[in-house]
Amino acid sequence: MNIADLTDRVCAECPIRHHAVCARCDTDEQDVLDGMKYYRSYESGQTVVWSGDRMDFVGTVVSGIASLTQTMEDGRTQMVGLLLPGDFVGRPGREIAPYDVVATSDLVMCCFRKRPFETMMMKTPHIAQRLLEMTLDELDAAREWMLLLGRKTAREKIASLIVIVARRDASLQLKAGEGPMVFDLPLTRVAMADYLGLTLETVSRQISALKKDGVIVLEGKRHVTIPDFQRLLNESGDDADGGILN
Amino acid sequence: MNIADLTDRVCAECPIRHHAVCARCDTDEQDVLDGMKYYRSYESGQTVVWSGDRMDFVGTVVSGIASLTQTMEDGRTQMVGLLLPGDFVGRPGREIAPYDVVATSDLVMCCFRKRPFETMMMKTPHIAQRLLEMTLDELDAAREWMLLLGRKTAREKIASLIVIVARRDASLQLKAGEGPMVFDLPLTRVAMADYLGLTLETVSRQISALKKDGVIVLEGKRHVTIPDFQRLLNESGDDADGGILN
DNA sequence: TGATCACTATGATCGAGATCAAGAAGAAAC
DNA sequence: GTTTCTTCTTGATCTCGATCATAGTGATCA
Repeated sequence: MNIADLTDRVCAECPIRHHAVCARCDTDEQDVLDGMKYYRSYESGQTVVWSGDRMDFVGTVVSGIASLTQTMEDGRTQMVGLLLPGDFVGRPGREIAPYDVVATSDLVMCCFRKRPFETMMMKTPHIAQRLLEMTLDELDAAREWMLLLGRKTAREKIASLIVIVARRDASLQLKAGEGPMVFDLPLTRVAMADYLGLTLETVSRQISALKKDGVIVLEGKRHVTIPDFQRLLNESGDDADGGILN
Repeated sequence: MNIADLTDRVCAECPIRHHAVCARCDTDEQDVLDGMKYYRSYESGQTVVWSGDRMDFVGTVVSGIASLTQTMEDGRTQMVGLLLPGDFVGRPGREIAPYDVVATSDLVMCCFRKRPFETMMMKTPHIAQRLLEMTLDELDAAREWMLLLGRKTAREKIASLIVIVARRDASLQLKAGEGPMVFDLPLTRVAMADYLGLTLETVSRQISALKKDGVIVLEGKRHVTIPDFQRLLNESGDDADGGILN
């Protein structure tokens, strides 16, 4: 799927239609949004928004991956969010962006100018409701990440990240069948380090260790096979039975 | 102010009326909530909600402090949220509590049964709007905490925590006047350690170090004086000019 | 066909914070 | 006043992950 395919699309054909902030909208509401939206594309590595800058639009990731990053004056950086297709960027009511938003892969976003979107949101409870739901989910994810950052070992951190990527990939693939899980890591070692609160050397070493111990199988630098998902889960330090909350 | 003072109160006299989830409600809406609400009191140390249990109510902290805590099987624990007066507990639409909620001091909460509150929320955009706003603020706080947990040194972590407590205390006191800031730490050393992703020994050592260096003045174990707030801010690793986002 | 560059792996060493171990300081109990 | 908790402090030592250093890999480009 290339960008041209995405950027002339109507909402009805949008791949993330049912996961995004517009998921609850009825057809009338959808039509209004359809007329307001516009697409923006970014290349891998490009900065979408700079921390501290005015942000005059909000938007949804349509394809690709973006990351939210905080940086200290001396250069220490911490990724504080990973934005996948369907995720929302921007905060209604806020003028200034609090984090850098960076395209971690080639990225397409469906955008709205901020003011019109805010007005629309006031008149459309479906949007506000869905945004609340999504924000609560993000808050849960952030809190799970706090446990990881505060208390997990380097090995557990890596295992946890691989679990998350594997789960996400499995949820996109229709075949929920058995057999080993196979996917690509969407992040460089540096990005993983920034996400996990580690250095890239430690990330590299722990990935090598998990590989040596047979927890994961690596082809090249990115392509991963999980022969035994339960084994990986145990390494992640999370509850063995990944109890689903709801 | 004792509990009896609080638990027979009408909303109009509520101390957190303008900061809580009901802040945007007009008088009619407020009257409905007034009829639905009931108070619960907890002693310091009591668990309000156990992770994994059903949660059949939602509520707002009226007075005291509560904490959200995650625990791993082997006992490692990480605090993932600090709930101050005005903060909301519980997630509309969710049955099972994802974290332990523990009263860190004596605590009074203003509660609603979950179902009626959810129904009310659907009919009252003011509540949903305010809840969205509060959730977005919490998400920002969580992300700032991720930077702390992932990248800050022990000394910076302690300084950051003291900054937060000092700011909160200053915002409650009317006198915005100059002079040294004086307040009590609302957390034990263990609770600080759980919040900061440290051990209690490291917390104790770093507090002693900040004291020795004159960054803080300690009377007893809890009572703190900040002779030079800017100095403390520098120690926290945050931007020297605490630029306000909005 | 190298040359260059971005990314990754791995070895050697260091150091911040964890862990283990006493003991001190209050506060409550008797 | 002594005992008994709980909470906190401080010292000694150890360890995991950071830091410093070097080299390998593979893609792109001239």
